[in-house]
Parts: sequence; C-alpha cells; structure tokens
Amino acid sequence: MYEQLKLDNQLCFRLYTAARLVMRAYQPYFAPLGITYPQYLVLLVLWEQDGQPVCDIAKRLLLDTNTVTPLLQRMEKAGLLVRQRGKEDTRQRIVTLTDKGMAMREQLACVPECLGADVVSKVGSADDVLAMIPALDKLIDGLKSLENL
Amino acid sequence: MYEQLKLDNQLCFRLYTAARLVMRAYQPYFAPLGITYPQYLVLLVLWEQDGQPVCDIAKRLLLDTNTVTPLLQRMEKAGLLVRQRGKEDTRQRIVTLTDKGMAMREQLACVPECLGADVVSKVGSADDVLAMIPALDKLIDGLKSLENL
DNA sequence: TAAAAATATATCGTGTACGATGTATTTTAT
DNA sequence: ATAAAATACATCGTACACGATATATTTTTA
Repeated sequence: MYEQLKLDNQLCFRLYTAARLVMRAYQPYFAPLGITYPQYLVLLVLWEQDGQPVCDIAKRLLLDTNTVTPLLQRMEKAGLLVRQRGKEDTRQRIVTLTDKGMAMREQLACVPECLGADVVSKVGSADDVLAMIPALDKLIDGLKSLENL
Repeated sequence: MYEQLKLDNQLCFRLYTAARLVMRAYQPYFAPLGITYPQYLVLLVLWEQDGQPVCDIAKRLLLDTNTVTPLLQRMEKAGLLVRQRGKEDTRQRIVTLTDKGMAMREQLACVPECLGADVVSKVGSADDVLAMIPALDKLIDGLKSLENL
C-alpha cells in the first residue's frame, strides 16, 4: 500500500539530498574565501563571459532576479564585482568582476578536480556517477519545458 | 584554459538545478494543500512510521535539527502533527500525525505517478532518468562518508 | 556516585529560493 | 506619436538550510 510514497522509492529525494551534500562538500573550499555555492555559480558564469546584465546571469542559472539581485548585492559588498547601469538600456545592471573576483579563478581552479578526487576516494570509480549527466540534462530539459522556462 | 570551471562541465550544477526544478514541479500539487516540499518529505517519513522523535526524522532526511525543528513547528501550527515530550527520555519530542496529517496521504497518493507522467510527457521515456538511481545512491553514500554522516 | 561526555532539542544569524508586487524604461501596436 | 504591453530590476514576506551556540537530560566514566 502506498508504495509510491516510500521515501526510498523517490527519485526527487535523492536529487534533493545529492544536491545538498555536494554543496556541503564544497564548503571546505569556499569557506576560507568567504563565498557560498550560489556565489561560486555566479563567478563561473562571469568567468566565462564578463560584463553581463542581471537577466542573462539569471537565465543561465535558471534563477529569477529576486534571487539573483540580492546575491549580486552581497557579492558587490564583498568586493567581488560591480553593478553598473547599462548605457544603451538604462534598466539593465551590467555586472563586471573586480580584480578580486577575477583572481578567485586561479584560487578555485583546482576545486572541481579536488572534489572529484574526494568523491572517488570514497566511491571507488566515478564513471557511473559521471554517466548520469545525459539523463540529468534530459530531465532538466523536460522540467524546463514543463514550466515554460 | 579553465575547462573544469565551465558551468556545462559541472555535475554539481546539474544536480542543483534538477533538484530545484523538481521541487517546482511539485508546487502545483502542494500549493492547494498549503504544504512545501520539505514538509512533504516529513509526511513521507511519518506515514512510514508514525510517532518518531525529532532526531530520527532528521537522520532519515539527512538534515540537522536546526532545520527540522522549525519545520515541525510550522507543521504543528498548520495542524498536521503534534510534538509531545518523550516519556522515557524527556529530552525527546515525539512527533505524531494528526488526522489532518494522516488524511493527506490519500490526497497525495497519486502525486508521484502524476509527476512522473508530467515528465514523461515532455521527455518521452523516463527509463534513463530512473536508471540514475543507483549512481545517485552511490554518490550520496560517498558524500555521506566524506562528511561522517 | 559525582564529574565528564554525549545526546536531544531549541534559538539565533546569514544566505539563499521564490511567489507577489512595485517602478522605471523600452518596445509594440494602434 | 501615444497608449499598452513587455522587459529589467528591486523589494517584501515566508520558508528552508546550516553554522554556531545554548540548555536540559541522559549516559559514561573515573
């Protein structure tokens, strides 16, 4: 009875838990630099392409501006970036990394590899973990279209 | 250069996004009942075994009491459960579902199936999505041991 | 058995997430 | 050219997460 409602039969609980535990695993690398996981994501986006308006960053991360705006405000206060009014479009806020924000790229360059090594040291091989990527992308695409993102 | 730091090369961002979008997909089912996704997880735990102390619920969900206590307080205020002092161990708070909390089991019984159907309607087959489960469990186990949970 | 360690819960502060709403600016349609 | 719609950003309120800390009770240990 109610087999579907067993916690162990739910994909969603695994995703929820895995996402949280991965963020926690990042903590030892982020805490000394004073950043958080979502702030790291913003840095990843800006390292790839600096000088983006808020809406483009939000779109890339699939977040709304009501999450991203305060996030960027905190990062600005921490001296990682600046938010300047757009010149063609005054509504926009163009987000640009400071030297401090740029410099973190080198400080964090090894993190994905280190974290991967941390996990491999516990699970043996990570091949099947990495093999999830296509299925995750498929799921994300499906959920995006479900919500018209 | 910095290939590892590309957003598209990161498993973690996919997990983070997938978890968030799944929670959003649940929203239409939860909102009419006035509950949230973490509250649904608590209900799942209590439906399987009613009358548990706070620490057991927290352990099952891999959360800390500083997250679970306020969550349970809100659920108590909503009339879904009661929190009574333990009899053998006075430190404990035994959490028991009310009639309202029990009744939600039927109201939510179809949700996993409905949500599955929603996703399948967008991605075609969900076989490869469900095939992630063993890899997710392996990853979660690895991350748990990484943090001594 | 009394002191020390461990356990169970709660509180506080900070940082996301996100629905709802507000404002300014740009685009579009009339 | 002007009203209407769309867009970009911000603010507010609520609900998690989680590190740090506090308190009461139980268990362990000396």
